[in-house]
Amino acid sequence: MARAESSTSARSASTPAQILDVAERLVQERGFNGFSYADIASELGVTKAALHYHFASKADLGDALIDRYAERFFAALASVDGDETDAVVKLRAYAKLYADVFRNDRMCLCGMLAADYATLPDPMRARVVKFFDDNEVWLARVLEEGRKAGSIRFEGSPRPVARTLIGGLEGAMLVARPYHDVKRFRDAADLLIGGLAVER
Amino acid sequence: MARAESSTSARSASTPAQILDVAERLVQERGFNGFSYADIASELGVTKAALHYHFASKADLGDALIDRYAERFFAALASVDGDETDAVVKLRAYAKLYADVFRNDRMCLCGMLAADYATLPDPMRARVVKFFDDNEVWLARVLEEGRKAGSIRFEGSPRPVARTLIGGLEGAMLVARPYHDVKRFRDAADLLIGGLAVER
DNA sequence: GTCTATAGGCAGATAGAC
DNA sequence: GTCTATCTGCCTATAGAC
Repeated sequence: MARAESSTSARSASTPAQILDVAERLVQERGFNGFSYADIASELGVTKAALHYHFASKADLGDALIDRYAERFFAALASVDGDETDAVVKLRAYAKLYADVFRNDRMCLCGMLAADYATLPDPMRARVVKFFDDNEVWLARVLEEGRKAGSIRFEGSPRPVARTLIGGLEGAMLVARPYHDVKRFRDAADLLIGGLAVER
Repeated sequence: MARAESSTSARSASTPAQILDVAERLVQERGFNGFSYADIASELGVTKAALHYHFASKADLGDALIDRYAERFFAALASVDGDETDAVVKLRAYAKLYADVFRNDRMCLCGMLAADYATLPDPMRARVVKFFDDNEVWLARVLEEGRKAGSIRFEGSPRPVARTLIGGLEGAMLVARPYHDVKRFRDAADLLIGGLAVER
């Protein structure tokens, strides 16, 4: 499938995409209040005014960041659903998505924005909440599938379990990041998921 | 024990303490990059210059914030050690410390600063890491006590379990805060600790 | 689409009077 | 200890040329 967004061939990514790439990394590393348009501009070798042409306000940029991040994240979850059948394997694949983010000293974008939540404009807040809600729905379904198949064991509704998993993984990233140690994250993920898997 | 820090009796808290109170709340709600000296000054009805007299730089203020928070936190843990003997009860008391923070829509101070970690001056970074290290030591000891007493069950070293608990509780606060729902936090805490308690 | 130039405001911080 | 006044620098954002 050929995409023709520019006249030049074999070119680099479009400017908006480049801006989003840099901004995404800055938010994940430093938080929404820890970077500026000047940071993005200097890194890309353009001026701040150029950024404002593509994203009029920082709030608009924030909206676009979450939208793209969520799109990619749930596309990855759809892939997991297509590739795997066992619920425990799906959960481990879910945790690996987080681990891949952590590997470059980044927080989950929405985990970071959850910390900044009190300072965010309303449209960004709504998107952050939706991200967690959608994660909860996906996890709750997988948990229920696993329970029916006999590979996962838990009591009551899958919802609180799903929420505990999300919080547990987000928190594992949060606390492990100062140590620059992937093993810290992976150990926590293994214990969280291992506690649900039926012993075989 | 009479404390005479001022000549007036029945007075309100000292200015430094008031500053720390307001700053602590602002950091826990908004993050270290989400508030300014002007915010504290207007809330206390003083000028920014007055704040700089007590805490020359924002970095100094940050150091003092963590020191006081850690002091109080580990004093509370010492109380738990004095009041309780059962390890599971101690763990639930530990989680309650977090729940009490969450009840006012606040993050744990050091959990919030872990999100801001990449932007913090070195002295603050060292203090944040020490806070988590000390938490891990306390939890690992309680976990080991519980295992010996037969009230707690887990495999291998208590260290990864302690880390998973810290991350799980910090993350539960992080993700539950946008929902303003203490039950979300408590459910997660119960599942995390309940997974370790030996069924009776 | 990207630039120069600039506006208008707020940040952290200091000097010196009281 | 707290104030007024001020500095310097950075922030988000806009106008208008190219």
